[in-house]
Amino acid sequence: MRKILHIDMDAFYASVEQQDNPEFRGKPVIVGADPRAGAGRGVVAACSYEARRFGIHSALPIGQAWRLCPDGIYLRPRFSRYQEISGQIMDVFREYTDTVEPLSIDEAFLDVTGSTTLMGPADRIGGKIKAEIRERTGLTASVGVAPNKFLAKVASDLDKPDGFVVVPDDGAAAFLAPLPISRLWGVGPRTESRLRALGLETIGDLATRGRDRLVADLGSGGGHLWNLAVGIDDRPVIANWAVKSVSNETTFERDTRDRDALVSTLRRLSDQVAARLRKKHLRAGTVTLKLRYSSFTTYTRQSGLREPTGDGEIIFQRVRALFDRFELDEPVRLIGVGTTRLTGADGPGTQLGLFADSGADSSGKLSDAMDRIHERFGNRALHRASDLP
DNA sequence: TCTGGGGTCCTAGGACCC
DNA sequence: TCTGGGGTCCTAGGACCC
Repeated sequence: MRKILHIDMDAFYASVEQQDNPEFRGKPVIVGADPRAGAGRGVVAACSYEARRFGIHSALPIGQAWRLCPDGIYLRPRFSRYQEISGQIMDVFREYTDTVEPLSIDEAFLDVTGSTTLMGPADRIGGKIKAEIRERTGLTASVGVAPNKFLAKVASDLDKPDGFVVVPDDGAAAFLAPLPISRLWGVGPRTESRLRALGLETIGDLATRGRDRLVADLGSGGGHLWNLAVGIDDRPVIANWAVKSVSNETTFERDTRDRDALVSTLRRLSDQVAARLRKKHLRAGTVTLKLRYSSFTTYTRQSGLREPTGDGEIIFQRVRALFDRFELDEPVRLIGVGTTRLTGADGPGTQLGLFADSGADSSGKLSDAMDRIHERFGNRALHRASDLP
């Protein structure tokens, strides 16, 4: 039987802010978009448990949060600080096993099956990790210990904050049966209402319905869901996932049909994406434009490159050509630049300048220079002239 | 009171190849 | 004049997660 840990930081961004600013402790802290006295655009990224008592939760529109708690402490996220703390936490994990799979900035799966002979039982390892995180960062984490990933994830979530839940090797069915179907990984609002329409409310109901009927109800995904419902999950903990896409997008303060403004935003986003690709030593084979109108109707258009690139100018030219095909019969709310079909920068197809795409060579030097300047002086140090007001 | 930004995975139709 | 079957890749959209 495997021993899997899921470790999840409690109200991560808000807790970091309370740790760094003692005057915020014990108060409702809301990290996210600027509320602009209720007129702000955007959502809550994270909030303290004090804020949750007002009915605030992550993904809530920031204007609604403002109405629920106008006296709260509203903060813009400081991602680089959160990234720094995240690094400290991941370092703790790696002291107990090499098999660490980060799921996001503040949570990870650990396979400690091989660690137990040297370090003691899995639940004791979980306890030590919690204590170590608290000592190094002052923050609390919630831990789930179980024979597989799904059970460990559900367990860590059950007793938040500062939780610690162990699922015994033979206790999966009893543990899961009373929980609502929304706890199942992959069951969001859509699937939940489909399942409710079938009269299925708890994970136990799903297990009882049986695999075959669930596949008939939901298609092939139903088989996977039934497995989870009875506590079967063979997915391994994978330490080094390859990145599959890199993208940047932005929502405007006010919707706009100003093509020049949109194009210069596309240029900025293209440069951002390209810089991130280069930092990861990747090149992109496909470029995607994303466009969302005022009505929230969203379109994507993609275009394959003849040769993978990490050059902002090449990405921009492609994305601009895609953009030119849109009539803009509505104001635009959001615009984004994405890249996929990623390969290593030294991988096949990147070295030969045989095609027109590979104007990369000369502007590649410009990219390198920009990277070095951003590295030394920060991202605001250098802009393309076309981005200036 | 509208609904961020970063991702992953799945589906389905069409092109294209053998 | 009619028109297979399987595989793979590309594209667009959607569900879901943190």
